[in-house]
This record gives sequence, C-alpha cells and structure tokens, in this order.
Amino acid sequence: MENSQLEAMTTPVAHEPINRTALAVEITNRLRQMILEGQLQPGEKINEKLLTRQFGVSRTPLREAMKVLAADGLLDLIPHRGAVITRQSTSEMSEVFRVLAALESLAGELAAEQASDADLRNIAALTADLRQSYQDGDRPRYFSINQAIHQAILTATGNETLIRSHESIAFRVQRARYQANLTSDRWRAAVEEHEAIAAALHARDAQRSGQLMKAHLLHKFAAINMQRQD
Amino acid sequence: MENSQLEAMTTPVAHEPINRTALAVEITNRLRQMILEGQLQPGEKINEKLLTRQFGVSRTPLREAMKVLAADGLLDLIPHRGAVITRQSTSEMSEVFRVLAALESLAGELAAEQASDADLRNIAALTADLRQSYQDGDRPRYFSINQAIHQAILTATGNETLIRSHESIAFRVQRARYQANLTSDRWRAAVEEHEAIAAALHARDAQRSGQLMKAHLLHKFAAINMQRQD
DNA sequence: TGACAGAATATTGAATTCAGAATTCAATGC
DNA sequence: GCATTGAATTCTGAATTCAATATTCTGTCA
Repeated sequence: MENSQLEAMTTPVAHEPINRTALAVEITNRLRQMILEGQLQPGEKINEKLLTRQFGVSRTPLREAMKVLAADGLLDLIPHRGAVITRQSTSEMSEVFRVLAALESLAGELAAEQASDADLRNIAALTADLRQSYQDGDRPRYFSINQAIHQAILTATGNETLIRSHESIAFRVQRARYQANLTSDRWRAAVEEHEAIAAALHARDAQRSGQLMKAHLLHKFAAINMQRQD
Repeated sequence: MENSQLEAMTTPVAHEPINRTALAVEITNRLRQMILEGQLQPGEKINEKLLTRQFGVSRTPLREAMKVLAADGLLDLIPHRGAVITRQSTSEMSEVFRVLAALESLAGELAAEQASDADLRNIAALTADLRQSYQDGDRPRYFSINQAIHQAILTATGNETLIRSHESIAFRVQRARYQANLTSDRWRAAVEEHEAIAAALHARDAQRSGQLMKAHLLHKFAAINMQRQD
C-alpha cells in the first residue's frame, strides 16, 4: 500500500525507539485494538489484573488507557465497579453513522478543494486496487484498501481537527464483527460508489463529492443494519 | 503524615471538598474549565506539582485527567517533557469551525425531523429571549441564551453521539468565545439568523434548517476571525 | 568573557502500596 | 429450604515510592 506519505508525516524527529514511546499510549492502542478486533466483547468487563499480566505492565498505564478509551466512548466506567466494553445497539450505530456521514461528507468537500494532485492520484490508484481486490474476492485486502481510501481522503483535507474527531468516532463502528458480512450486491455497489467518489474528486466537484461520501456512508450503514436483523 | 497541615498552608484558597467517588472525573472537569476560562494560557506548560497542591490531590488523578484532555485535543503531551496547553492559531480555528459547522448543520437537520413540539416551543421561546437580550444590550445574557439555544437544538436531535462529539470540539473554540467581542452589525445579523433557524425548525424543514445552521457557524467564525486581525 | 562538561536538582513515567468500596460466601435465624 | 447479616476476600481509586530522563547549576578551560 502507498503509505510513504503517511509515514513521512509521522516522523518529526529521528529518535524514539518505539519501545520507549510512552507506555500508556502503547497500552491505549493495544487495548483499543483488542476491542476493535473483538478480543474483548461488548458488555464484557475489563479484568485489570489479567490485562496487566498480558501486557506486562502495572495498573497505572492500563488505567490511564482505560480513562482515554472511556472518553472515546469505547468503554463505560462504572464508579467502584470497573469498566465494561460499551454495547452497540442498532440505534447507537445509527447515531454514529449519521455523524460519520456528516464528517465524511465534509471530508469529501474539503478534499475536492484542498487535495494535491498527488493526493488525487494516490486515491485513484487505491480505488483501482479496491476494484481489483473485489474482482479477486479478497475480503481482507478489500477492507484494508477501503480503510486506506477513507483515510487518504481525510488526510487530503489537511484538516487535523476533522481527522482526529473522525477517527475517534469511526473507531466505534470499526469493530471486526461488522466487517464479517458483506453481501455480493453491497460489495459491488460499494466499489462503484468509491469510483464515483474518486471521479468527483478528480473533477474537483466539492458538492458532489460531499454528497457521494454521505450517501456512501449511509448505504454502508443500511447494509450492516440489514445483516443485523438476522 | 503531616500533609494535611502542609497543604493547608500552601493552598491559597480553601476549595470545596472534592467528591471522592469521582476524583479523576472531577479533576478532568476542573482542569478543562481552567483551560477554557484562560486561567491556563495556550502554550503554557502544565505544572503538575502546583496543580496537585491547588486541587489537593496526588499526581495520579491529575495525570489521568491530563491524558483525557490530551485525547480531547486541549493538551499536547510531549514525552518526558510534560504537557502544554494547545495553541489556537487562526488556521486551527478555521479547521474547528468547519467541523463544527458540519456537526451543527447535521443537528439542524436532525432537530427538524426529531424534535418534539415542546422542544420547538422551548427553542422559539429562547430565540425570543435572545432578541430581547440584544435589544437590552445585555451581552452576558445574550451569550448565555445563545449557548442555550445551540444546546437545545443539539439535545432535540436525541443523538447522544452527536452531542458528545460536538461538545468535545466546541470546547476548543469556547476559549476564543470568552474573549470575542461582538460588533453591533454582527450582533443584529446573528439574532436574525437565529430567528430564521427557529422558523425553519418550526416548519420542520430539515434541509433549510441544516443549511442555516451551517451558514450561521461560518458567519460566526468570520466575525471572530475579523476581530483577531486587529 | 563564554562555551562546555559534569554534577546536582527537578520533573516525568510507571510500579507499588495503601485505603476504601464492592462482592463473595458462610453462618444464623426464620 | 430461603433470606439476611456480617466477616473475608477481591477489586477499585488514589497516594506514595522508585527509576529514568530532562533541566539547571557550577566550575573549568580556552
């Protein structure tokens, strides 16, 4: 994948052997990952003792991570009773997707205005890869590229605030179990939507790009929601 | 130990007792308030020792609060070098307002669809109060009602996710709002915009309501931005 | 004087300890 | 048998301690 741009951005100074970077941040990311990947199930209680053993750290950084994830809405902190992974009802999912659609719509608008030509070429290339992965029936690769495209559009806006707030909300619907199901119809439609978005961006049509992004997100929600009815 | 005596001596003012059951949350809120009110200036470094004395707590809950506020974008954590209050450049303000405008636009749409009749009556009443405060030239009251209206519209959407993410972003420009003055022209225009929004909500015109909210926010930013040029 | 090395000090990050609240579980009475 | 009480245990929240890093201070030498 074309990560060279991203990597360049995240390297301000040379030092920092990864292991040394703030333990609490590392724990926050790993714990978040565990939740997103479904290793920790919604409704499940966090076992501090177990996790500190797994991570090989004390409770202090773990608890800091928990506070952060709670602020992000991934955990519910119950006073004197611990933390539980937040449950996601369909209505909450609907809430999240409305907000996400608004943010990605804005991203579409801003990207059409602000993206560099290189950004657009990158997005176009990724979109071609996306179709290829669809034609190959390679789901893991498809999801990975799909995420990379959304990320690339966000990044191309140059709006750090948008990127960050999108990230903190998107986390909540990126849990692994939602990716498992993708009907063949929806898959094809999603690829076409992405191609339309790439075209709108190429044409620098902010309004259309924004509308397409919004629709894309709402369709995605509709598809997931459909599955969940089973 | 003798800590209580020491604290009593070194603590400038007698603070109200802190709710022990939610100390970390309490500290998070107080620290956030201090940043928003400008008691801690952008660019300023957090002095842990001083703050723990002021709050009468140990470093543990304070540091947890710092982590949360950093995740919210109010602080920058620099490894082994402490935390500094994030600066607000005009370009960052611009970023924030774009995002805020997108979120409030969504709030306008959703409120037009979802608000109860009681919600709408409440918003209409507040809008009338807003005009009154404008005619009275009562700025503090105007700001207070203005904020109440935005809050009421958000609340009327019933979308908790929207409310929370709006809140965390709005925090960041409330710092500017404390200082922001209001020209007489902008003041009148703002009142009229609010009346138009209330009318669109009353008509349950989601699209129009959303558009008006977006425009209102962007106008507000333009006004603040104008001031800052001086 | 001013630049530098290295010691002294202060600050940060994380582990450990301590206090208090919640949960478990056994004993008692009905 | 079942509910209730209260001690034992476990867990959570916060303070304290300890280790690592950064900063300041001081003395030396050019």
